[in-house]
Amino acid sequence: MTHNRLNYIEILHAHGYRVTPQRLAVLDALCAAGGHTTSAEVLARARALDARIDRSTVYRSLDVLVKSGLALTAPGDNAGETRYEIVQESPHHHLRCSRCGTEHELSAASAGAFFRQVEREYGYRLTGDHLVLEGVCPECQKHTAGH
Amino acid sequence: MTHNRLNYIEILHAHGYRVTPQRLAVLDALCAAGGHTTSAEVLARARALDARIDRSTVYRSLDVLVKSGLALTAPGDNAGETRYEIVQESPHHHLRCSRCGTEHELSAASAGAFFRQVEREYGYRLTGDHLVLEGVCPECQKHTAGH
DNA sequence: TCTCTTGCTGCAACGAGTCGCAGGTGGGTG
DNA sequence: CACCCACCTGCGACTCGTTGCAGCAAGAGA
Repeated sequence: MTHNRLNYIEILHAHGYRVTPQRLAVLDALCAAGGHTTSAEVLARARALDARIDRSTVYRSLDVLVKSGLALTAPGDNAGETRYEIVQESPHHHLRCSRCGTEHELSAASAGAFFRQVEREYGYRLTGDHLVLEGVCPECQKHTAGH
Repeated sequence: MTHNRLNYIEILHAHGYRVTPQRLAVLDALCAAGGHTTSAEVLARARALDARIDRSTVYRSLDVLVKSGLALTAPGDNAGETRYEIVQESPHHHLRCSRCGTEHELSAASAGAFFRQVEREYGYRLTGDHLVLEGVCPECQKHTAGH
């Protein structure tokens, strides 16, 4: 387990949320998974920790974690699927390979210049701080060089 | 109606798809909506044109249009919702305001430099050609300047 | 125009995610 | 430590999107 539970408890309290065994189970499940995880996997892991936990509770808990800033959401492979990720120290985005499914981190610095330019040009203040770019990774490009 | 139906029919044939009343209804629904539309709205508009059309047929038709290159998909507001858009002449991305829901087009040129930099830096070949950035539009920033 | 084949449609059933409700529980107060 | 209330949980029902299947129709060929 890489997270400091006390810290999370304080954060939940600070946002006016109660700390319940179910929420801790979801939190542990999310941490244990590491990186991007589907809600289905979170559900399975949470059930392993507490067999009686309900689907709807897991979804609501994930929502609470996101609202508290403890977790991030990102669109999944099959449009219509949400993935979750425990927050980390350094903000970052993701590159996902559409062939092999591998994910690579993309430093926020790389996107920063682009974001600032868009904000300047269009007057928007960008809040979507978790971008997922789709593409083909270097490895897969090698394997299908013929195409 | 802004689309040239004959053109669409040829494109569907060229991709080996049949042209059916249901598919034309979905196509008309998508064109009538203009811009990004939720699948729920496409379904409603298609039903207005053909009351007997089935949900599954609408989803399958949208899939056919996307595979034919006649429509584009983009992630929706609530992660886990797909939005559809009829293709246009000039490729572009979108800025969406998380407060009022308004959408603005973002020229592909703006993102081009960022995409090329990421490709150079990480070796990826980016294929996700339809980006949606979340933020707060200038209007909404004015109205909530106090916050 | 008629026939025939293949792909399309509507239906029904299913899984994922959401919501309203009644009862349970966290945690603040005395 | 006990009480109490607001929030949370589990349950059940619902919606949205997907899939398998049997029958139908687009459109190619004669």
